[in-house]
Amino acid sequence: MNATATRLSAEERRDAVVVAATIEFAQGGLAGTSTEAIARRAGVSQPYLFQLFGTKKELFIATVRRCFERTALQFQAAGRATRARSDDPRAILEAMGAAYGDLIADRDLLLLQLHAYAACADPEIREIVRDEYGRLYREVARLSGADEASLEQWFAYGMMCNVVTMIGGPGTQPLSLRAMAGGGAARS
Amino acid sequence: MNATATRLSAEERRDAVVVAATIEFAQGGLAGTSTEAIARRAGVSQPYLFQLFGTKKELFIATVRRCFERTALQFQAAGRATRARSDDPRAILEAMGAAYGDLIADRDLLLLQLHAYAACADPEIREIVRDEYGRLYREVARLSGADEASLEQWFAYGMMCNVVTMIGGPGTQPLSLRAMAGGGAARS
DNA sequence: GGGCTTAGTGACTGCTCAGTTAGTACCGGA
DNA sequence: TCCGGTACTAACTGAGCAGTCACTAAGCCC
Repeated sequence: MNATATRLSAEERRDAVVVAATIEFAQGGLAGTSTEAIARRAGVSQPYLFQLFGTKKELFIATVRRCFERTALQFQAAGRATRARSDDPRAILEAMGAAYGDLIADRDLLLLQLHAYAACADPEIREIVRDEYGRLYREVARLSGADEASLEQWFAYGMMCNVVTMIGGPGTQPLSLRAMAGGGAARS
Repeated sequence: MNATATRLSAEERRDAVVVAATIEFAQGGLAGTSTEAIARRAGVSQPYLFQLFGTKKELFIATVRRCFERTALQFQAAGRATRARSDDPRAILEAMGAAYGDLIADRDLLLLQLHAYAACADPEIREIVRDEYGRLYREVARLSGADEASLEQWFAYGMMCNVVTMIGGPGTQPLSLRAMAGGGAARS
């Protein structure tokens, strides 16, 4: 809020803005969030936001990208840690499932992801999301060494966890996230 | 467009507006859609929309409800048709999975669903969505007679189909929706 | 310390949009 | 045929918001 409390490099400032944008976009999505709210939270002026990102949509895209990136990093950490002990794809997937559970305990990250999917009516955003999702899929495949059927099931559970965690509460059974990869990789 | 081409009962008009709203909300979600666009598509004046629904959010909720209702009807039809031939939960889930594939070929329905989940940052909407989702779950359980593990897996695949169908295209493997219930109900 | 670069802002513009007001057209019944 | 209610609209308001412009100020190198 206070003017020029600290003077950062443009890159650092961009990061700070994206962090703020994650919180704000999580609430309202692309259309439902004002750049002013993001700027206020980031502690910069609203015009400067446009200097840093050009358009609101570009900022949204940068924010979504960071969301996927954080997820990939979390998976890498969990994957590598488990791999040191075991090469069993099941064990690795299970560990990454647990890591994902921790990740989406952060409601903002979860909501932003849901907003990203919903925003896929826009072709430009769809392309980004497809891209990032594909990259994440390949990363999980590489880290775990699991076969395609297992991966598919694992991602499917992840998607359900997203929704159930979000709508959550009583009425929907509390679905253990830890069981994500536990539910059998084999088909029948 | 033409004024008062046909004079409908308020109930009929509400239905017509919800149909139009499905298309418009699918594109932009709650915040990203103007009531004017919906009114124009429905062929009524924008103020009349407010007389019929009170607020934009109420209209959104009505639209989401109809989306879930359509899904339930589709499931009922598929479930009953299969049940006439077989009581095997697997066969019934498979038939309903195919029916769901047909349903989300309608991009608007799919997008609206995604927007509904994303809009769950709003407690009022979250409650509606949780409610409708729970009702759908119980309906599928009742119709199929499947055990909880199978149902969970079936819904998980459905959620993944939502996302993959939406972001679709090259890069993500084209995932057969027909296989939704085919992927084994048993754990391991 | 002078001149160039880069971070950052205040004030504004033009537009969009949710919601309101005050009414008009139409219909079914007595 | 007048009447009361219901469907429906034109015109408007007030607020919010994306994006712009003209500007200030803080390093940085010579």
